[in-house]
Amino acid sequence: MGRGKVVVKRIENKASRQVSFSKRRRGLIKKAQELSILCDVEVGLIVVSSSGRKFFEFTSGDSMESCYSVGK
Amino acid sequence: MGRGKVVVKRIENKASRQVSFSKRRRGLIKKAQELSILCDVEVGLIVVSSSGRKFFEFTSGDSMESCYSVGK
DNA sequence: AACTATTTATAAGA
DNA sequence: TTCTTATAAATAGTT
Repeated sequence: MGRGKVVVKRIENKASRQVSFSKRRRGLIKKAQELSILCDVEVGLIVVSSSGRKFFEFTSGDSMESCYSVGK
Repeated sequence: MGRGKVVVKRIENKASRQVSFSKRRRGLIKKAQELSILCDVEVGLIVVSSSGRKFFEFTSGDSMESCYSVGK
C-alpha cells in the first residue's frame, strides 16, 4: 500500500524502518480490534521492538488477558 | 475495503461473520508476519474463536515463543 | 471459492 | 513527527 510495492524484507534504513514500524503497528492493532469485535472472537497481540525496549499489546475481552505473561 | 464501509460492530449474520473471520484472520496474520520482518521486531498473535474450539497463532522468531502459554 | 468494486492502509513526499 | 497524496492491498458484497 502506498507509493511502492512492498517487498517483505527487513527495511535497512533505520529511519524508514522506524516510521514503518510506527504506522504498521497501529494498523495491526486496529485490525486486531476490528477482528475481535466484528467476528466476536478473542485476540491477543504482542509487539516487542528488537531492542526489547518498547512493548505494545492488544487483548480483547478478559479471557485473553490470562493467556500470556511476558517474561523479563 | 470492499463494497461497503466497515461498521465496527459484531456481524450478526453467522455465515457472514464466519466468512469475515476467515478473511480477516488471514489478513491479520499476514500483517503480523510483515511487521516482524519489515521492521525487525517480535510479534506474537493469538486468535481464538468465541466457542474456544478454533485456535490460530503467529509468532515471530524464537523469543516470542516463550512469551505466552495458553491456559486450559 | 472466485471475482470486482470500493474502502482502507500505507509508502513516499512535504 | 504530523499531514497529504498517490497507489497498493485488503476485503464486503456478489456471482
